[in-house]
Amino acid sequence: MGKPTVRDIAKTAGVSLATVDRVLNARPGVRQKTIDRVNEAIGTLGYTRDLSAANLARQREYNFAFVLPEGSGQFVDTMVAALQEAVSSGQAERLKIKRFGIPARDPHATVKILQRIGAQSVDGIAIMVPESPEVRDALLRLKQAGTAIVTLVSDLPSCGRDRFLGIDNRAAGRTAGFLMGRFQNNTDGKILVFSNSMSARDAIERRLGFDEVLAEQFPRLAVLPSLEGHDDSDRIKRIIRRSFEVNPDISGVYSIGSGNQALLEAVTRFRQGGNPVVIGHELTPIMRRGLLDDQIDAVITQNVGHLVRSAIRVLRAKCDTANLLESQERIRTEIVVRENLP
Amino acid sequence: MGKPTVRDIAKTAGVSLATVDRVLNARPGVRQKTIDRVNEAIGTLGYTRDLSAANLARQREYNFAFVLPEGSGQFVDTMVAALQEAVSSGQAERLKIKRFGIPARDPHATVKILQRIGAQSVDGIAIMVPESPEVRDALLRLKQAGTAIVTLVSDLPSCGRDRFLGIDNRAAGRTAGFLMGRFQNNTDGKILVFSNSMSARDAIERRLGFDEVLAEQFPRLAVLPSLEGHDDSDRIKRIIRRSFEVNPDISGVYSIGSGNQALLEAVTRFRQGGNPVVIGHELTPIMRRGLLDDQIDAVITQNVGHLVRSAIRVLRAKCDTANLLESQERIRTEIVVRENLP
DNA sequence: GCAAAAATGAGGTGCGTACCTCATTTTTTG
DNA sequence: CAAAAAATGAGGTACGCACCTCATTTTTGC
Repeated sequence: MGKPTVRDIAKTAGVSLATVDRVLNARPGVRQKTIDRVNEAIGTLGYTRDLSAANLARQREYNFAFVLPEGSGQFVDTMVAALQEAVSSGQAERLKIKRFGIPARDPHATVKILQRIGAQSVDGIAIMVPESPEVRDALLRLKQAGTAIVTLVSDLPSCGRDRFLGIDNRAAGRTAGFLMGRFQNNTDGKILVFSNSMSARDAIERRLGFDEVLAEQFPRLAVLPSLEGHDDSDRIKRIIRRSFEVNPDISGVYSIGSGNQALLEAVTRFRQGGNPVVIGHELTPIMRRGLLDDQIDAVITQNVGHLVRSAIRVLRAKCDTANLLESQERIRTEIVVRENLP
Repeated sequence: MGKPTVRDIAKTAGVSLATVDRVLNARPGVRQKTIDRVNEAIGTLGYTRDLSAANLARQREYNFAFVLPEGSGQFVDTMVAALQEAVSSGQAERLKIKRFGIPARDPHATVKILQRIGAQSVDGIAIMVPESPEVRDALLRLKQAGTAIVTLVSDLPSCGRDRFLGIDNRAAGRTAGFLMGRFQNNTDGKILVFSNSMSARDAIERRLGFDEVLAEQFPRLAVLPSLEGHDDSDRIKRIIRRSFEVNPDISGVYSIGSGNQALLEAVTRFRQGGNPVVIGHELTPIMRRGLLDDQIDAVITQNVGHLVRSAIRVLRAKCDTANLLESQERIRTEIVVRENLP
């Protein structure tokens, strides 16, 4: 005998198909006693709804929205590419995904877009956005209306999201710190920290982890105060140059945000024979080039393809109230060096 | 209008449903001219078969066999665990997976099991096995009979497999070598290489990559000839001890095969303050402990959960002659240190 | 105990596809 | 050109489930 079907449940529970259907789909008009009887039958038979048959019958369409910052560098671009790949490859059965770009650092515009999304019948939202109270409230409202929500890359606390998908940024910072220490054995030196992060939260957590590890395990390395780039190439080059002039004993550079061309160029000018050690985040094309050209020593990253697919799986599971394979949805903190470049 | 269905094809091609069906399922009795017409309609409409409806109608059951070595250490155990997790989590719709254990280093027994598998109606095989001509031939026969085949972890050349799933072992060796070099800056030293690998091919490729990188980038490190463990704890401890006595300037230990308790214990005895640097492969429980307890510095590994799920996806796609998302099936060479332990 | 209300049963339809049969049309062949 | 062979059409059933209607039974409240 194959998998039990609704018919088997009906027989075992001694009720009709209609009643089984009422129980399964939480329709009204069934006595508690009967509900229990049906559920018992489900339990003993080990029935599981055939999801593909159910979706077929239901003409199910999942409407998901991906809300991502706009024009904020290569990292988001790679996410968009991964999203398109996932959609176009036909992996996405019965799936309609719309992408919404939000201007960086504009909570108000974000809220507007979320309201527009709420007006349409969207089943799930994957969102990557800096935290702000307005956005949090807008998401809470959407959640209340029954929309599934996952936050990407950078978490939004207490917005009611079903799940956060991304790496543990403190662990990522610790990993960066660990490599920074190990790549320069037992030497004294100063570490230049450069931050150009979209979201304050990420940067803070990474910095925290980085400092922790250096303090614990590599006390001979001193971490300088963060330099802020503010997306201004000239400014970046200038402040990096000044920092190297003031601190000739810089032995490491840590880029907290995602890859940045100007930073890389500026630092490369001062780098000789692998010194200072350069470590950054997110394997964007720039960073990839940097690894290949020996301008960077290591990149701490997350697999954006995995991230996007995971978001889709999680949202879908939430809509179906199905359960998912937890271990598949954990986003790993990956270390990429020249030799294991994917 | 939603996705086009067979009905739409019939209408546009000006044929009946039956003919569309004949073309779609490659049944005989259709003129080439008609076939072309139908295919053209499929092309212009952008029709794609609804896989879940098709599987429902067909009462499709995928019968897959996983052939894994038996009693050969924790690495295989973690694979088995991942397999069970994937199966039991219900991810595996319409999927029947049988696991076959093969005695290590016994091609004859392996062939017998493959023949047994061939006798049953198995749609796909995922196999992890050392290479040997007998096994290769047995697989070729199965392939000829229409079975989908993927090789896991260690590839089997020219056995007709549809795909190899696992890391590039040369790249893995290079990565190990790179870290070995970077973790001991500019010091002279000897590297002890320990091999306990199930499959000769893996070990050779890793060793090759390891040596390459050390020769290219870290000429001050000298690599000693491989020591062979042969799964004998006492022997392992003895030869490790002797090696350290003969070479007091060992500054690194590279374990080519998957984790090994005896090796770790033997080496730990000679390790002080992170010296010698210890690097190994495969994140088994032993290696995890080793990282946490500061007995190991880095582990080069592959995600076995991903490996198993990927194998299932690939086999399924082959059976359906569906296409899959290539980037999802690439197994990455991961670096795990204490701080990014998953 | 009787009417109203609630619960349940019986049965149908459709989702998109696979697979089957049998009648009818078209093409091929001697 | 007729007979045989090949191609095509028409139509049905099934898969497992969702969703619907309407009749029938059971329970509840007074």
